[in-house]
Amino acid sequence: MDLDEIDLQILALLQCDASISTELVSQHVGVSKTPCWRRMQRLEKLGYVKKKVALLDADKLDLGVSVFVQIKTNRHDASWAEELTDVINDFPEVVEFYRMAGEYDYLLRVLVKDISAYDEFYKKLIRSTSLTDVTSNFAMEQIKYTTEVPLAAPKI
Amino acid sequence: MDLDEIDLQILALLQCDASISTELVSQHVGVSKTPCWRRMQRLEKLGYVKKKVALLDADKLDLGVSVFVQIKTNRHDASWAEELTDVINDFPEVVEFYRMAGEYDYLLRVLVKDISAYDEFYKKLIRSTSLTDVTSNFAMEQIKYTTEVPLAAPKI
DNA sequence: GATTCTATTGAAATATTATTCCTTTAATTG
DNA sequence: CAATTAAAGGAATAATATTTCAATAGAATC
Repeated sequence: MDLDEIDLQILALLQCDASISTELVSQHVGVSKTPCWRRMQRLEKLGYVKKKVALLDADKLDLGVSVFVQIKTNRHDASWAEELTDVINDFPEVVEFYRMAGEYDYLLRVLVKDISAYDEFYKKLIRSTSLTDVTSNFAMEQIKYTTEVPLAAPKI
Repeated sequence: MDLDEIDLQILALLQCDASISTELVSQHVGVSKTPCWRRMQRLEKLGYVKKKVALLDADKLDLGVSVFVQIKTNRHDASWAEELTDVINDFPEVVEFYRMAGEYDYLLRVLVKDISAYDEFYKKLIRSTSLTDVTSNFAMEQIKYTTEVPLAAPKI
């Protein structure tokens, strides 16, 4: 990891607010504009910053329901896994997708308007591929959601 | 929802790439710079755009392991819920936190370096508050992760 | 149906911020 | 200690965001 303390500080600032100006970043981290800007460029180039995005208010856009879907399968070959990945990537409702250790094989987070929209999704999903066991868990409330990764922050 | 088609297009662009210039956005959606800029301002002001952030590469930063933690409790009063929220909000490792319907009461996604880092977190957590039942599910691989909400996209 | 009023648009002007260029400083090695 | 290299900072330039204002379109009233 070829990052020094200043780089980490820059990353911490940017993952909190990507619209901050180079000048302000430079003041926070204690180097002048040009070297600060070069560091920011480098962090993007090396892929530490993957992208800059706007986070939308899902509730306001009537997408208030997260459903966690646990999936079991009896197909454990690579080609099936690839097929499933392709299927899932075609669903914009699926915002997270993990291969799990333990009890079940995959976990999805599906973001929908309401229960009936989830049912629509569910029917599309089981039509798209063959799954052994699908369990749906509904979230009533999103209490915390952050895209900030926990950088080893020496909070004094 | 006081948004027209153009607003939705703007939101779709920004949640994909927040560093796009106003000029490019205006060309995509077919209005000129100034009204496009005013729409963007309005979307922030009304809270449709909550914030703009940089998404970091968690793997490169050695934070490759997501753990989903299911929590059950026998305390179902409001004050305990509030206490739990406060406790959780103090853990930067917890990147998502939901109150669930059904089997278990809460679900966390915890982002850590490795299993031993998770164990550290786990010990801190159970020391911080009293929980009836805690089940940890490890993700082996993050196959999909997006912050983009599924805007009713008529993908033709 | 003409006319006024209002709200929205877009082109141009201005201000801010990003980016480049070049000199200076600091650090490292022979 | 001089020579070389790498990184830093200041000043100039380019790009972009923001404001201003004149022009247009739409709605409402007479």
